[in-house]
Amino acid sequence: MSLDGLPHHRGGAEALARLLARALLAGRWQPGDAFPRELDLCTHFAVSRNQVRNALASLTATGLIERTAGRGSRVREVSEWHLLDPLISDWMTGIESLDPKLVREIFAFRYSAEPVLARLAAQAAEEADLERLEAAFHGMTRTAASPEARNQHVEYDVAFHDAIYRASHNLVWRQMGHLLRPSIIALIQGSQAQVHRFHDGLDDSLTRHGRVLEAIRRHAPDAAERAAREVLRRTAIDLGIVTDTHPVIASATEPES
Amino acid sequence: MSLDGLPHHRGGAEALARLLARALLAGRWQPGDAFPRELDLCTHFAVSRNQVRNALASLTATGLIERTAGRGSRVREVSEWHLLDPLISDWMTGIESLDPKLVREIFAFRYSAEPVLARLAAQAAEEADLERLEAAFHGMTRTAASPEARNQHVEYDVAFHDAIYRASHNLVWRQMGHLLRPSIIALIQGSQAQVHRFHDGLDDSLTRHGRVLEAIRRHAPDAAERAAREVLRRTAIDLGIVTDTHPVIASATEPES
DNA sequence: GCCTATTAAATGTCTGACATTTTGGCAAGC
DNA sequence: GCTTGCCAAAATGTCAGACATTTAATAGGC
Repeated sequence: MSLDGLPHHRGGAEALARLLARALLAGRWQPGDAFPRELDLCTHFAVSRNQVRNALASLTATGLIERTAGRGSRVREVSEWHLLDPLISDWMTGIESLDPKLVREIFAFRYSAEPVLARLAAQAAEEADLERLEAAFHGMTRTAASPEARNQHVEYDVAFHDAIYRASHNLVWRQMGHLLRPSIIALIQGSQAQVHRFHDGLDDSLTRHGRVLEAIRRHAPDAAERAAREVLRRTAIDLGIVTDTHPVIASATEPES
Repeated sequence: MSLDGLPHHRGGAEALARLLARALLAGRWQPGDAFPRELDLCTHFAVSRNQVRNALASLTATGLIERTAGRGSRVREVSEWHLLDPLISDWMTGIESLDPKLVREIFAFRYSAEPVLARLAAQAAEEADLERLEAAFHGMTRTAASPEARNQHVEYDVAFHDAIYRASHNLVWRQMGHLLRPSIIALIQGSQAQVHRFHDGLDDSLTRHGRVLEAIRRHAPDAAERAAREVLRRTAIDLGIVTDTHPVIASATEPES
């Protein structure tokens, strides 16, 4: 596989790794293909072998490629990629068209996890957490009216969810929030792409977010859990995953013995 | 901070990284402390600067340390560690003295997440999942009697939890299960280190696991959620995080308005 | 035809020198 | 006395070249 078409780059090994990684994520090479040799990369990008080796080390660390002495470098199967690795999350930022199947998977995770997370936040939130939440919510209400401030609105929305992850005061949950951040951005952008949200849906979304904030401020775990589930239900509607009348996500009904 | 007490090592940069990482995870240095310089590491371990640099590159990639030209290397805050990185998961395997603070954090996550996970598993489990669960549970009961089969018992216990993660049939949860696997091993080993477990605690643990399996087989989400919480309560007791009479983990009681 | 020794190619490793960044000290000047 | 500027020391970052090791292919001998 040649290197034709790849742009030149500025900066050190990190920039080179990012460039190559995005080419891989975009499908420039297929799994199993041979990856260019070190020396070819050196000449093509006009960098030292050290830079190339550092960049390739990042690619192997994230499971994108596999290197063996004497044989060369090969692209690994997609299932082997460490999709939750912070490096990959970073490289993914700015990629718009996510796989719909992936969207459903990630949303299903959030739908099961974030209500519990909101419960934790209601139990553990401190003053600084409440301030972050309120700042984000205030920003959301401010930018809700004007459709031209859509990007800002998304940012505040993401900040709101991130603040909940942080308010849990648990290391692992915070990591999850960090790792899922790009996916959450994609989900929110996808949900806002629906036109009908800008007529009546946005107000509804705002009130549901507000109820979460209020429950966390009151330190009411049960209420926070319910409110968070309502927020995600709204998102599901906007994403087209469920309709108001026909929920696809399994409900709480249960066939006890 | 000196290097006294650290064992020598065999093998390449990976082994050195593992050694240093385990020392970090065990709390040998505090966040903010200065990490030994490259040349000191070279002389102490009698390896080339290349090996040291490769090892330190892994430590920075996982967020354990932070390096700046001219200033040296410093230990980062625990909240900055990429606890879900496969490398860290790998380094955690077989570690005996995990930082107690870290144990609490990971356990707190599992205590909040796995009940919901069990609920998902009860909804989505298929035949293959049930077979995995039953095989693991059967192995646990078989190896429970003889204390010399402790390692096998741990393996079956881990397999049981892993099977639950898989049964959720969600991509993100499965990745979580894979990443948390070493931590779960460490937690289980830690819980079994308590002597009293081998008198009456082990039977109790077995019955609680059995209730989870039964609920999942009946596709009863609520029961599965309750049963999973009971399993973790047992683990908490064995870990010494809570006592039977004085739970430290926040309960479900709630001061609604 | 099969096994083996050789060779070529690619990644891995070592070494020494040099570059860059940070920090602290020291001294001149206001 | 305080600031400013410069220089030197220390630590990490980078480079270039040679060499080692692994892998795969290939030619040769039986």
